[in-house]
Amino acid sequence: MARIAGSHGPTTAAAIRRAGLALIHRHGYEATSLRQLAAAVGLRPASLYNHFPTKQALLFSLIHDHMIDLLAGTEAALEAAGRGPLARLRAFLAHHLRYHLDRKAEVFIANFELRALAPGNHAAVIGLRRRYEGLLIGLLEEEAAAGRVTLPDAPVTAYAVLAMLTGACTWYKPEGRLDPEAIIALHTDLVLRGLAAAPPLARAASGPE
Amino acid sequence: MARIAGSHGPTTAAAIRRAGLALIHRHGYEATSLRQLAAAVGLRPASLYNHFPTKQALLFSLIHDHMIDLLAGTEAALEAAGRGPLARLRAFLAHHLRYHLDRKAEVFIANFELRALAPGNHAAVIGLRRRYEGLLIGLLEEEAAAGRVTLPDAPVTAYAVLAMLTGACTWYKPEGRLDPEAIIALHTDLVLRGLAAAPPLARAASGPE
DNA sequence: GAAATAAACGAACATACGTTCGTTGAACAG
DNA sequence: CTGTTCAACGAACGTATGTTCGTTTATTTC
Repeated sequence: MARIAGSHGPTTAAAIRRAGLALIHRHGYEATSLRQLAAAVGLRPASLYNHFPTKQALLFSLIHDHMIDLLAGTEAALEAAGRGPLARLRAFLAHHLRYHLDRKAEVFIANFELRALAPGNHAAVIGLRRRYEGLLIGLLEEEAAAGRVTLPDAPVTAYAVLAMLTGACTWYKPEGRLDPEAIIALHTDLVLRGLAAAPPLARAASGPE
Repeated sequence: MARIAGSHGPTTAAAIRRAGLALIHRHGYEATSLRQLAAAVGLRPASLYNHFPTKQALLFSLIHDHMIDLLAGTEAALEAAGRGPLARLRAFLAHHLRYHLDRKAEVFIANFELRALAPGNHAAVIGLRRRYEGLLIGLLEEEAAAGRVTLPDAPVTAYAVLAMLTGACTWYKPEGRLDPEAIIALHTDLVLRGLAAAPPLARAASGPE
């Protein structure tokens, strides 16, 4: 009925984050109760408050940390990429997919639970997300300026590409048929071919659409 | 304090559906209370039960009807399409986007609130969704068999394409810069070029990824 | 016009929620 | 060894939730 032998703050906090991630991923933020969360960590509900001030703060922390990691990882990947044509764009796509397959739960929450964020937290995350989208938009514009890519509209194209890549975290299962590298290759080809500065497609002349 | 003059069952039921759609779209299913919903329609909470047996049944009805409409609309669009190369695939893509831009709320809910469905309802919707994905997978395989498309993996390619197209309903705003037809054209080009049976891309030799 | 049905209501139910509080005993700093 | 901090606890608070019930009056049916 008091402090448990061997209990250690940071360890417990990490366990709460881990369990929170899994529960919110599975059931959603609103549908996840602190009693469930506490039970998953082997605590009483009140004890959670030794580690997080509110449920909302936990959600924000999970999403915010993920965005920071994603941005830092991407910037490092771009840094490490060569200067060749499309090299940085390729690096962006590969990093995005690798990260999204590797950290499905974070990504899923960051995309599906944005609405559950309080206004200030929401704005902060949107800002980070804008910065991330900006990286891709910039890469697309660079390649377009060099004539290596056709780009009717940089932002919308970026949204389309991101939606496609991010979608992978919805259906991907580690035990599935394709391994991550195959999935990365498939998506990269699809995107780069789709963007390629190529003779415009013959428009359909047969159907009504 | 009793039946209101001019009240009409089907009209009220439709109003509940409309308001429920908007509220769930904005706040999510779990975060939408029946008191909010009733207030939006100008009713008391108890009166909702004259029109829907449970909150869950309302959600299921919204999602289920949407899936039925989507399937029926798609089948009609394919029927109406010509037999030319890529004609049916084009028709699928155009219909999917038009529907998704037009009925953002339904689509958003059907994709984001699946977890909130009770197991039986969930299975029913997943079944319909499988059928829908199957249509695209079939089209892709037809085109691949005719040598008009490169297809490393039909299901994963279909998921990628659907994720990209469906993503549009996340960011699309009717008052935005691009009108629906421009968005449809952009996506169609991106997808068809991406799939095109073309000389494989030179793999990057410059970057580490 | 009477009987049956439809569609609203107010009041209340049990339950669950996020959170606060004071307390207790382990871990750690001097 | 002592005093402080840390990390757990049980109990409770106020509020909100989905839903049920019996009642009341408009509308429809015969």
